[in-house]
Amino acid sequence: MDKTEYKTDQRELIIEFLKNNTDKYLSVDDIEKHIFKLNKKIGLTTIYRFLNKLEKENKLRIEINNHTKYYQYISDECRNHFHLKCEDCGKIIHFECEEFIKMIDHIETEHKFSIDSKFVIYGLCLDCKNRKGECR
Amino acid sequence: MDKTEYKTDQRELIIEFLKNNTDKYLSVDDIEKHIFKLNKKIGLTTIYRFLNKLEKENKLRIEINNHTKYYQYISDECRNHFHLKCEDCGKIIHFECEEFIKMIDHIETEHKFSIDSKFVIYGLCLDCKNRKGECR
DNA sequence: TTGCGTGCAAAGGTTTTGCATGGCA
DNA sequence: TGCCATGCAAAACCTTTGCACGCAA
Repeated sequence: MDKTEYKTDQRELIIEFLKNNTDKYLSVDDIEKHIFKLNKKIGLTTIYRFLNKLEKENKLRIEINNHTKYYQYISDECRNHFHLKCEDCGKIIHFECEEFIKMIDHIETEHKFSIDSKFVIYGLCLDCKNRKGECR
Repeated sequence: MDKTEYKTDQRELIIEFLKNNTDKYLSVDDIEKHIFKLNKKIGLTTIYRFLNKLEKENKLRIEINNHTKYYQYISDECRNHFHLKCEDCGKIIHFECEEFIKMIDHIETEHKFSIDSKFVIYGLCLDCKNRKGECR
């Protein structure tokens, strides 16, 4: 049986900020600073603990850069499509695609592996690919 | 113009260990301990610096867990096929697949995005999926 | 001889833990 | 009232940096 959960101002502030930024990856620092701008203050510990809780509940995508973790809330709509992320500019492309679903099914039936569509796929967007091409 | 590179015992030891374990993710600690078992010793700094160098050269896959980085050498053969990793047991499945290549081409031409096939795709292998199913 | 590589010690920065207090239900 | 949540300070942790020395070419 799950523990009962309390609704607190701190958690509401954090969740609201996360939900308004489902296209970005946010650090704990970003969250703290944003809340500070609202003339409020939340202890870092609280932010860390709440994010860890959301992570366990599978509600966050996480990326790590230079030892710092960045969090992205997985919105409900995003559970029904896929995501590409440009390694260069960081842009995230949301897309629906029959081919992709077919491929996932194929891998499931033929290769006996269930792809977790929560995960982002990395590569280069057109702009960045062109830009990189020029430098060579 | 690239810097000239020196060949040193330390680097040879590290590279050898990495190349013998292209199916695992190794931490700096793993590397240090392994070398210690060979009755040799390499400073942690050296290991970190060399791994960072390899990372910049795009020769490693990296994963982070509980604040520690895990490294996997990308062997030459692995550049020609794809990788699935089970989120649960950690097993890596190497596979070649026409469907997958078709999908990559489709995403490149239709969605204007070049997937970086270096990246591993996450999900659940058959065993772990079955095991999880039982628990529900 | 040149300048890249190594390794120690110290610093750096993020995340976690302990513990007392606060506050939701 | 019971128990989850908060927040401060301190600890823990891995990784990086500074600097002098070692060593490959």
